Amino acid sequence: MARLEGLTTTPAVTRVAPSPTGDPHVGTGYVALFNWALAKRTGGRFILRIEDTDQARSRSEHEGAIIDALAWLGIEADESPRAGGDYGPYRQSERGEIYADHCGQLIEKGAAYRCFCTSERLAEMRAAQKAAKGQMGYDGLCRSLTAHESASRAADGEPHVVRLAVDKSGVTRFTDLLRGEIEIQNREVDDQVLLKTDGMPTYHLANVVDDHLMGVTIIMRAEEWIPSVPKHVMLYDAFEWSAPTYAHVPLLRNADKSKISKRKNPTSILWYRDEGFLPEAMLNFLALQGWRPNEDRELFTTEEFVAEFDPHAISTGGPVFDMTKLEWVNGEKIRELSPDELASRLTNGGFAEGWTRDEVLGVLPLFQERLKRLSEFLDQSRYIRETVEPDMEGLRKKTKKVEPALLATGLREAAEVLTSMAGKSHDEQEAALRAIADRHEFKVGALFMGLRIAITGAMASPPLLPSVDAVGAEESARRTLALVEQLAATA
RNA sequence: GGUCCCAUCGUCUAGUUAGGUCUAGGACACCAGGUUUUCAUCCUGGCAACCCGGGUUCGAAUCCCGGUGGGAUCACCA
Repeated sequence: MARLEGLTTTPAVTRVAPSPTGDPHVGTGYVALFNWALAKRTGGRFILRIEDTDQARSRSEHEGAIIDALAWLGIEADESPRAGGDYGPYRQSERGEIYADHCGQLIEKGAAYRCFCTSERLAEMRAAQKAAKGQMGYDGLCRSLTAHESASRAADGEPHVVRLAVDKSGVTRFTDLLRGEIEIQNREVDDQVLLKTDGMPTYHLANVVDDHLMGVTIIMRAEEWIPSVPKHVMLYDAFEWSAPTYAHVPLLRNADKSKISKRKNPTSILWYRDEGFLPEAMLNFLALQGWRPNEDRELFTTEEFVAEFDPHAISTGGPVFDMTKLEWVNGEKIRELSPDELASRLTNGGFAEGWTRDEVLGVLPLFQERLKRLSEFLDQSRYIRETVEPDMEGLRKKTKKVEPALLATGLREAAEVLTSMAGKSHDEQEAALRAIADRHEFKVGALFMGLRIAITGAMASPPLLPSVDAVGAEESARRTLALVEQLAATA
C-alpha cells in the first residue's frame, strides 16, 4: 500500500485521544498500543490527550481510570494531563481559547460561518430530508447571512454554532497508510459544526487544531473515522497547515463481526485486569489482532513488539475478539513467570485472598500449569484450605468394577498409609498404595481416584501426593475415612 | 438508503506491494494418539480456507472489472 519510507526510523509523534465517558475501553488500549509502540520505537513522543469537550457525558473519574488502565498495560504517555508536557494543556476542556481563536480565523477567512438555526429547525429539516429520501445534512440557510448581520447577531448574544463552509464541488483525496488513496465527493461532506453553542469545539475542530499544535506526525485511529477525514483535510487546508499521515486501523469485532460492544463482549480493561489477565498477555493478544512478528510466532514480549512494530504491517480486516485465544496467551504468560513473580501477582492483585505470599508460593507448583486466569486460583486451591464436597457420582462411575466393601477396605488402609508414611518420598508412598490395590485385586486407578475425590473433592485435580502434602497427612486421612463412611451410608 | 472501508481454515493470520517456489504455511479451538493414578502441562498426528462470476496472462489467492457478503458512517458524541 502507501509505503512510507523512514516511517520506522524518523521520530514519530503519535497520540491517543480518548473521551472520558466510560470505563477504559479495550479499543482505546488497542489503538494506544500501536501509537505508543511507534513513538517508542522511533524515539518520538506519545501523547495522551483527553477529549472531554462533551460536557454532558465527560466525567473526571474516567480520565484517571483511563490513564491508569493504559499504564497497567505498560503504556505510559510522554505527555498527558498527568505527565504534563510542552504542548499542554492536554485536556481539551482547558483549551477553549485556543479553539475559539482558531475558529475566529476560519470565520475571517470565510472557511466557516455562524449558524443561528435552532435545534427545532434542524430537526424539521432532517425529518423533511428523510421523508424525501434526499441528501442529508445542513441545508446552508445561515451561510447566506452577510458578514455584518452574522457579526451583529452574535454580538447581541444570539445563541449560535460555527459551521465549516464546505465547497460542495469537487472531491477530497487523501492517502491512508494501510488502505491507499481514498476519495470522497465533497457533496457528501456536511457543513460540520465546529464550535458548539456552549463554546466548546466538536471533535473535528479540536482534533485538527490540537494535532497540529502538538506536532503530531501520524494519526493512527479506528477506521470508523475514515468518513470524516475530508472535513479534517479541509480544515488543514483552511489553516494552511500540512496534514499528518493517516493510518486507520481496523475495529475490534464481536463474534457477529459488528463493532465490539459491551453487550456482546467485556469491553472494559478493568474487567480483564480483575479477571486475572496479565497485562503483558493482554498487550500481546491485542497486538496480535492485526499485527504479527515477521516469523511465525504469536508470543512475544512487549519489548520485542516495540522493537519490531511497523504500522505498514497492520492488516485491514476487522478482527473478531476471541476470548479463548486470549486465555491461551494468558496461560502461556502465566507459565513463563517465575513462581516468585507469579506468587506476587496473585497476592498483589487480590487473587489470593486469605493467603500470604509464602503460602501461595508453597502450593504454586500444583497450579501454575493449570491457570488460565489468575482469578481461578482461589477456586482451584479451595480444597487445600477446606473440605470440599466429594463428587460421589463421579466416584461411583470411576469405581464401578470394584466391590464397594473392598474399595472401603482399601481406602481405610490407604488412609493408614498416608499418616504412617508421611514425610517419606512420593515414590515410596505410591508403592505402598499400589500394594494395597494389588492385595485386594482391584485397579490401582480406582484406589487413587477414591483418594483423589476424598481429598480434593473432584475427579480432575492437581497431583495426588503433592496435594496430600499441602492438605496435611492427618487431614487427608480424615477426609478419606469420611468418604468411606459416606460410601457406606449411601450403599 | 447514500457514501466509504473490508473480504484466505470456525477464529487470529502468512502469502497480495515486485503473478509461477502455494498439491495455500503457522497459531488458537476441535478431534485422535502418546506421556501421566485424574486434570493440566508436554509431544505426535488429523480436520479445516483463497466469497462468486468474468477478464488479462503460458500461468492468478495474488492484477482488472462486475456482482455478493460483512462492517463503518451519515449528531451542537467522540
